[in-house]
Amino acid sequence: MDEKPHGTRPGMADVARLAGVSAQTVSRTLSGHPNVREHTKAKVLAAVEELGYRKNDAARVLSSGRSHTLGIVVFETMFYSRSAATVGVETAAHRAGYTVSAVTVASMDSTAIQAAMTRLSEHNVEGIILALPLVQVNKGIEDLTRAIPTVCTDGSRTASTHVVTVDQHLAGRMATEHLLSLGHETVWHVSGPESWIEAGGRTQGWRETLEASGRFVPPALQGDWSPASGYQNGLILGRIPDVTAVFVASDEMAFGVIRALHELGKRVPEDISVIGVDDIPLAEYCSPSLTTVAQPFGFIGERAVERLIAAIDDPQTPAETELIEPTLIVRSSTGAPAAAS
Amino acid sequence: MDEKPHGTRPGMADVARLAGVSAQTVSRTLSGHPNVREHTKAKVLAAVEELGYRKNDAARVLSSGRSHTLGIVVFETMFYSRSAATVGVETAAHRAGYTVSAVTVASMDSTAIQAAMTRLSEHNVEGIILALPLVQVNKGIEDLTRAIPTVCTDGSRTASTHVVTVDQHLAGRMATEHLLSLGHETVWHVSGPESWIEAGGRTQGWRETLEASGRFVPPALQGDWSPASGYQNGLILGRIPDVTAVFVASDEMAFGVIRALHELGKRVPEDISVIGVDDIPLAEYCSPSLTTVAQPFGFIGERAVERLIAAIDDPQTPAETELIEPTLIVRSSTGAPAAAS
DNA sequence: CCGCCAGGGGCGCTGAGGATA
DNA sequence: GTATCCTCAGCGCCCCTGGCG
Repeated sequence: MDEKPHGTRPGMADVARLAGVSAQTVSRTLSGHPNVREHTKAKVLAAVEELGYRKNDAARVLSSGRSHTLGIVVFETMFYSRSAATVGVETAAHRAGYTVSAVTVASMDSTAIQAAMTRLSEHNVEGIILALPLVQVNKGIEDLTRAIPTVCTDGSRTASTHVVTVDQHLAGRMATEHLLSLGHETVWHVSGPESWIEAGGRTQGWRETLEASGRFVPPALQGDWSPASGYQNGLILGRIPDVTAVFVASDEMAFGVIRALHELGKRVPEDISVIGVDDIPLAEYCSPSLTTVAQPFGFIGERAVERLIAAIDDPQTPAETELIEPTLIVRSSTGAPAAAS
Repeated sequence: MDEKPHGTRPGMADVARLAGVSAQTVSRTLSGHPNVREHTKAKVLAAVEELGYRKNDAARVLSSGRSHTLGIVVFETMFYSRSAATVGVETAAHRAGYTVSAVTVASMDSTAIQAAMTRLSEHNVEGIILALPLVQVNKGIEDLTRAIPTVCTDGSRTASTHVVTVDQHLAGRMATEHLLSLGHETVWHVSGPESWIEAGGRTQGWRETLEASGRFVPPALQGDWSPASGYQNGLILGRIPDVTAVFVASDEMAFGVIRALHELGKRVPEDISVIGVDDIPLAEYCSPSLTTVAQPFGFIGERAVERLIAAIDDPQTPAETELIEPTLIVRSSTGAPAAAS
């Protein structure tokens, strides 16, 4: 009469009963503890198999106090960098025995970010990766970063967040120097949204490089990372006679720019050179193939996870900023300017 | 002396004590239950605020038996369709009050998929979305799909999985008919990996359309979704004099094909027309802009989640297959063939 | 009698100590 | 003493019952 109702998921007690051991022993064999005889282990495993037992994470987390889960907050966008970052984090975390739980945020104001972090903390994550810029930090976020180890993969930070990020300033410099070294008088720029610290870094690197070599610094145009916004800005740039080189803050916008230039009858790179940032998979295969500053997304994810786990293991770990160097990849969208008329 | 150790997260009991009510009352106000006086509610909320209390999901799940979490299994790839599908599911789930937990799988054999589903079930997900083809189904997967409502967004299925998928057969037909209607004698094809049911459907739609109108059916070339594989196949196609139209199973491969054709001195669409599938963000902005068969990823995610939740609410819901129609988007990579020599 | 709240029991698992060889 | 196993007491929360106005 004390039949389990149909469809109920078997628990550890059921396994224990079938194997003729205590629940504790089942727990130990399942978590690879020592001090369990081979024979016993076999019996337990057989019972698990027969019952189709699957462990209950909620119970495990509640009881042990550890979730072995990392949280990641990403900005809702379909663009390459988003998924690249997530994938990098996921594989690194998985390798370290952690699961990652992602929450997407639709806007970047502090309330939304705080809500996302709270959700993650309710899920008992042991650490959080912020894959977006922390534009404004409110008290709630401040508290959360104090309570839970946090690493940011954008330049921004609070007092207690660790940072692992690409040196965007350097990226801007590399792109600009590449163009200058090709013989261009100056370099124009299409930036990302100003709320992104990443975008700001690139713009700054570009401007300072230009200033350092005494060139004219053109006004920066601004896009929103989308190909469409690149296209719009390309329509403007293509109408300015002086323009011979453009540094675009992302590959996707760069293709938009190129497209607009084509429509205006400008050739790339013969008339105008264009360089992007990211090195998306298509960068090599669109026409012309795109010269770009590659960001090592996988490596960033890896380092971010490593740092986060270190901070989890020892909360005293001091919060530092780690800068990763990007790589220039020269393809065929950049070249020397046409001989002056 | 019975001080809480520093750094310990406050529990509901702490809140209750501070507010001078029982833990039960805290629970009720927090889950929006009726039968709590305004005044009491306010006291509780104040205490929550002061303590920085965040609810503990593990405990809630364990105790209530409900996790309000959906699981999704995706194939590890950086390509567009992957993230598009995930985003669609995430937003739809979120709107319905569910969280989604994703697990990435590196290979598509049944063992890997079973492992992924098991992990999800250990996380107590209430339903699972399989965003990959179920090539081979073993007993473990069979059991899991029986125990947990499952919907597949690829054509494949077990006896108890629901299916929401794009009509790939139709996609293949639409692409082929478009090319034929432009006046091409026949259409060549670069397919996806044969293990993907999606790829198979497109290929089949292409072949049958050709057969139906009595055209020559060229041998299908095969890629692996990557731009590089498209490029390789393009290098082959561009050397075959007869080729005037190519149906490529994904946009990313299509750009690879176009690139190769350019290198071989062929113009697109003047010499050869190329059509892709997916409608990635860049399709409109690369040169030439790509004619393609768009897949409504967002809508798929939405429908998949709806169906899944219906199945969770009523496990008796019969498993059906829902086919979603793709859309032809004509841009500038396809055109009429050059007048016969 | 109904609206509001407190208390006990238990979800499935693990950590600590004791018992048995 | 050492290897193996078991009993016991919670983890933080929600459901149920019942008492108080």
